[in-house]
Amino acid sequence: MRAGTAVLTVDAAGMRAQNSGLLLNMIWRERQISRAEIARRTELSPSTVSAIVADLEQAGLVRSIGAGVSRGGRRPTLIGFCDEAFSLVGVELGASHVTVVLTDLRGRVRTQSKASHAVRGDPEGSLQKAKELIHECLDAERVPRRSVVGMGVAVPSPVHPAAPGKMSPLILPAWKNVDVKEWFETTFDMPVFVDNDANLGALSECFWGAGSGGEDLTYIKLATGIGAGHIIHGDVYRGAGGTAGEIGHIPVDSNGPLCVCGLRGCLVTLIGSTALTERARELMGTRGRKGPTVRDLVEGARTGDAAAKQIIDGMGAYLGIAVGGLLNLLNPAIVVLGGEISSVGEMLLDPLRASVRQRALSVSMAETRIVTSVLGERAIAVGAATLVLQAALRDRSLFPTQNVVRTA
Amino acid sequence: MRAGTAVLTVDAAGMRAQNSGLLLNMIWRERQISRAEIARRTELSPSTVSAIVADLEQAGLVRSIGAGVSRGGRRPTLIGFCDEAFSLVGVELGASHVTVVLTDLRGRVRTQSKASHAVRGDPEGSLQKAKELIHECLDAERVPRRSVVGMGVAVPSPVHPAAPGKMSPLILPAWKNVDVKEWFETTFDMPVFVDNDANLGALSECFWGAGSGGEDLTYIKLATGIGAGHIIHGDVYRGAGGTAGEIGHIPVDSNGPLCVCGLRGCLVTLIGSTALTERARELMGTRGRKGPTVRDLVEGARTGDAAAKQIIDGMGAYLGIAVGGLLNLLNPAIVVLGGEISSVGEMLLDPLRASVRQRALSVSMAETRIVTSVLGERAIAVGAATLVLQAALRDRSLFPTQNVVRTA
DNA sequence: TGGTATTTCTTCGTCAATCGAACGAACTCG
DNA sequence: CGAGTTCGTTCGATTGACGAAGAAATACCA
Repeated sequence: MRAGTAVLTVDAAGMRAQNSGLLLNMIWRERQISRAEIARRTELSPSTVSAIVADLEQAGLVRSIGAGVSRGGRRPTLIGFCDEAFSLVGVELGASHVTVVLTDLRGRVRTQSKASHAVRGDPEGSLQKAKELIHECLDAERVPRRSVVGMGVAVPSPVHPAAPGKMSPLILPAWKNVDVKEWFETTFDMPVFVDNDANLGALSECFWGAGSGGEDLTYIKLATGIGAGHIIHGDVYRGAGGTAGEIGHIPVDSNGPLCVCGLRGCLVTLIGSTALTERARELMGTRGRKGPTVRDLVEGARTGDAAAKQIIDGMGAYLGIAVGGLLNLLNPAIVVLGGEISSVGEMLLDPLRASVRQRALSVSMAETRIVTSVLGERAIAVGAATLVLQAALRDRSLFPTQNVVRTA
Repeated sequence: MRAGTAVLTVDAAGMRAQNSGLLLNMIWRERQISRAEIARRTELSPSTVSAIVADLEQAGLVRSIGAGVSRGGRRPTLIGFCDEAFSLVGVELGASHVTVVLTDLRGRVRTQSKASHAVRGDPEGSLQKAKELIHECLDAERVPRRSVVGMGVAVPSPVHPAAPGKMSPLILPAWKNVDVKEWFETTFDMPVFVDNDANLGALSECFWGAGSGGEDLTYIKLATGIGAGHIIHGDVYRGAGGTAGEIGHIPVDSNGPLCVCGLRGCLVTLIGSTALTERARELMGTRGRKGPTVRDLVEGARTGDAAAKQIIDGMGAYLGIAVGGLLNLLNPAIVVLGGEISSVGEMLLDPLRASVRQRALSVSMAETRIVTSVLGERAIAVGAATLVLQAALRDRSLFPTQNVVRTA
């Protein structure tokens, strides 16, 4: 019944909020733009644009950055975004590690710290570890609390839109009684946004990676678990119960091994890190007493090891089944592969594309680019920070006030 | 890079447009509501609400419908939507037929007309046929041109968001040189909206069927072709190239028959109408010289025919593979099955649900309702009309002005 | 070199839409 | 029947965008 309309009414103040948010976005996107150009593009009157820019300048969000080239008259004053006026905190709670990054408003990492930790079974310890790492980051750069906009947290669990702090009891049973959002909010007293790790990888790619342009995009995280995140109309899409993109348990081989989830031949049992290293041990032999790692596999593939190549070919074939379904069902503009193994690049993309071609309509294929991530291992933590940025660029009031940091 | 923000600036007039659109939506949705109640819910001041309602009344879109119950003081005046103030035209260009409906603003069909026609290979003839049927409908109710808001057209082809009038050259090669949107616009001189048939089935279900409430929903059309449409955040989701939901060619049986698309074991070759009747001929024998139809199959299933039941069981099993993938990838709140065969209801849903359970995480399953359509064969044509309604409820200016029809 | 046209940006008065307070009307409850 | 409540309207105040006019800066041209 809902007709999908904005649910917010507007008064004079709301009008200003909307217009100024729009300007802020435009300045952020364009990096440098004159008032006159803004007025032309937005169809706002020059006087209004000036007034709003003055507001934003007052708030320390934008600043003049010199004159541009003349178009036959007075030279325009270029306005730029203050990329470093505020900081963002991104936290990644991985399966076995905690990563924290401190970024500026352009996604550049100022500091990062990382620690191994068994996150799965130890909520209290993980949160304490995260707290330490965050303090480490903030102290390292002497970042005043005032200049931090908020905190994004990536968790290795689907997140229900209605209860964003709660983990899935099936995937992280030990976290049953923890509310992650609440914990960070009370511990650090700032806005906190929580989302699934693959969803934030997708957001990261959309803002800083392959997706520049805001197109619909799907990110696939290839690691211990296999998960996907969708960006639709510039936003993370979570589905009705928050489990959109949980592709790890799509069955792709009816004769495959039994999975913990009860099904047979799940994607994760065939191309998850554990399966890959297992298979590598069979084909490549043990490396030291611990057996080959994913890194060894990548190395092997680079140096032309036939066994490594074979394993990655097989991975591409299986993954293609899931990606083929994805193209037919969702038809995204871009599919990005992330996770350590994706660094082999074409070596994985070739068999993947071949497999997809056998399963997707050529029409969907033609419209979709399939690529590997260029953002590296920090992608997800940065995506968490980006979630805060995205929210703040929409709602100016999230930026702390009275901040007169004149950096950059 | 785009942060997914509204791209429209607001001035005083825009403010009014937005607020009055919001009010119009609320009145449409609630069917009857007092000014005071609107003011409470929207947080608009009572004076503003009164002013806007007066506007809408002037335009003939809403009207007073008597007094409501008192809450301890003066009784409120209930405002209602003028469901029959305007008409909508919905056109369905099916694979082998053309259907036209004329509806009111509540999705009720005033007139309909239908004709068999080989749409695939004959664009000119099909369009002419549609034109005749539309005139028939308009004349039957003596509907003045003035009171028609616009026209929605459902086509059996993916529709590219950037060129909504163009058919896919792979699916409807004969329509290569036709622009459907343009043709209807010039022929009838009114706003025209074109979309894929399954997408409009989904919209229909979202507005008038299982989806009342605006949740994310996927509709699956089971007919000669197999297609799906997604509603996301209340809107049809088309994907990057307009082929989202083209699930007919998902391979579900690697040993299945070769499909025209070049792949093997496509869903459509196994559970499309042709495959079903083929199989019915094998198992149930010929009925007359033409062999059994889908209708015969439905009949058979109802009367307990074992062969019919077997065919439908198999259909559910195959469909479950695709639906399982859908739940894992998109996690919609509701999946609706449409098309003639869906009228067997639980008989199809039971094996489908069983098949899905073997392929989807229990979490996704738990959040998703799988049901059959209750809208019948007009669902898609009504969905086409609904596309116009949806647009007009968002943008009041689409409603023709100076219309003073005082019906209902 | 100087004048004119152009572009940029600001100033200031006007306009439109919302808000809030005050008021009359209509109703419930005791 | 009167006190208290709710509904809807009226009217002046406020706010934010607009438009016209003007000042500053620059290109272009004679």
